Amino acid sequence: MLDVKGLREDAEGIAEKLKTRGFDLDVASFKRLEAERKRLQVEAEQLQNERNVQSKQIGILKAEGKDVSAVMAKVSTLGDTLAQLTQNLNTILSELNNFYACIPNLPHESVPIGQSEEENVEITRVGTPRTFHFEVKDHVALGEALGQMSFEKAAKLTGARFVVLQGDLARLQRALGQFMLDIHTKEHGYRESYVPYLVNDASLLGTGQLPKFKEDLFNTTAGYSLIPTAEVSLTNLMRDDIVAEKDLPLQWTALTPCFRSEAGAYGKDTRGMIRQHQFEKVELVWISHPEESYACLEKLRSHAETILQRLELPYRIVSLCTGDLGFCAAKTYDLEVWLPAQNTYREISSCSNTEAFQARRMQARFRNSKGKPELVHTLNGSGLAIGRTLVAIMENYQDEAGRIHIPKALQPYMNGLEVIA
RNA sequence: GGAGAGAUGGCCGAGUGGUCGAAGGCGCUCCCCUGCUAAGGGAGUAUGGGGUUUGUAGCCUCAUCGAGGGUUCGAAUCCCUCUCUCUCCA
Repeated sequence: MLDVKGLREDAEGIAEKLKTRGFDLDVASFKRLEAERKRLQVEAEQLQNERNVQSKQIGILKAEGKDVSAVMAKVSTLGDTLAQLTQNLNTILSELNNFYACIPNLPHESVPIGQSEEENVEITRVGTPRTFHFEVKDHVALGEALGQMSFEKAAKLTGARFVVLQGDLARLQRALGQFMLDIHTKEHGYRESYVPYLVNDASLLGTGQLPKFKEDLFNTTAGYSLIPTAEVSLTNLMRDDIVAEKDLPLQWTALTPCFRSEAGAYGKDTRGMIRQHQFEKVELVWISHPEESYACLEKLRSHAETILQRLELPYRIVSLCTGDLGFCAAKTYDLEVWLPAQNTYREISSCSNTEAFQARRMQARFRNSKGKPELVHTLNGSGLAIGRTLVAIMENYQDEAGRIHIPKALQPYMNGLEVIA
């Protein structure tokens, strides 16, 4: 959520900035709602004040044993007017709240202006894609030939966009999770966390999945939703909390499955493990001091990069342009790994600073040097998406015989195994 | 699944219809005294919103005692629903 006061002061200016990310702020209806809100709220509060004062008076008179019928008669008429007013006010307030909840974050000034993915800016490339002297196979062909990956079996169990891994590939997926968690907890200072995979609506509202992106979630009959990312569980740990300034920044990581309905992705990446309804991910979350958050974003990004470097996977870093930013993000770096079979770089991590956008929704704060609560900044990034890392390893480390060589750094996690065959 | 108890400010804990946003204690901050790894005295110490304002200052004001409804001139206190915690039974 944006700062409401800022919006009231300069709706036009904010609308202009939002336009760069393709969002049309309805300034006219906002101003209309806001004027109405102000009128009703002032009036309602005046009446409440009147009622409070008179009621207190009744208490005092009664204590003195005096007659109160005159005052009571006077106050009792207030009730109806007040009820009508507050009802109108509540209608306006919930309209306004919904309005606020649907406005995306403002892009940071360093974010390149652009309309779509096409205009994202490549920052750097790391590593050189290997040249193959044979025709490369994609991970589906490789995995099925090994008899360790089956989309057919998964379709039987559930449906499309699921996978079954068995044998060494299943182990590889598990190894990747351990490998990533070990690096982040031992070398990067993250606190390992185990969190619920089902969350309530308040949490989803906090991190911005609701109210706008309900259709991307899997809901349950219990009223909870499956997390689309551990960002939801981890970041909401801070909801309605106030921490000491000296405790910032907080760094949390968790390995969880993620569940996404991929509602808007019909026909996209239908083959293979790139876009699944269920996948594993190691998530990295920072709770930072507002003044530090952009420095933290650089660290967060470098932590995700470390994984790719240790696995010796070629990748590039992209700064998302305004038009491609996620709803909550003020700035986002995507890490894209090289996939030889697709002959392109594909997203494997997305690192974002949401500034105070989520914190404001969640009332996540720290006590500043003046002793006043102040909103923290929240950041999140994948470190990394495990399914896609598995794909990247399979495709980049394949040999002519269709075997998968295990990256050096990962071999200890595979019980010394060097090749999957 | 059944029966019961509970949810109050950073923490503990009073408060069962009226000047209660809430006693007291602990903790914390500041000041005084003391001059020494201690003690004593005093003051302060919730959060969110709105109005006013050049102002994140001040002033005025509304809301909040698990959440949401209700009764009442007036609710932490009474009623209903829900959530969570604990105890006992199965």
